Amino acid sequence: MKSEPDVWSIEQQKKAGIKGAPWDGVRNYQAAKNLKAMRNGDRCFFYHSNIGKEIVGIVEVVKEHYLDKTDPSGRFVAVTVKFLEKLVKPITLEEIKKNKQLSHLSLIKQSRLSVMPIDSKSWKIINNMGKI
DNA sequence: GCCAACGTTGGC
DNA sequence: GCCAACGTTGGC
Repeated sequence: MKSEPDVWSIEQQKKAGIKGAPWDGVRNYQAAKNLKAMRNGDRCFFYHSNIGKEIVGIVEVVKEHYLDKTDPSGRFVAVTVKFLEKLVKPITLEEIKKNKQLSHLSLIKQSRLSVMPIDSKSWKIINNMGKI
């Protein structure tokens, strides 16, 4: 899940605590489809776009998709996620690009997509990178 | 600040 | 239903 940190950052997510906060404002059908596929307990990487351009932490879905209250059209959905942890070492887009095992990720192929799936193998690779 | 990629809108 | 024009995102 991608967010511009001057709009919504991992620090703000952390402050939102265990109740979490809505991930709203998504106005793209592909991203909305990905939101709808999320289930309670699913974990997501939190990526800072534009500023930092790095994965900074992990959040967990605590409420599955519902109508996005910030969307007047009623077409788009939000989910609620709670802060789980910050990566010891943020993983930059540059590092992800360098790793050939991660070259299939939407993060690289579809830079404009704000919510995207990740396979478990890639998840493990990045998770391990973030612990060093 | 620029621009590529891509999504949306609206005229036809 | 097509496509040109336009708007937005996000990396560089």
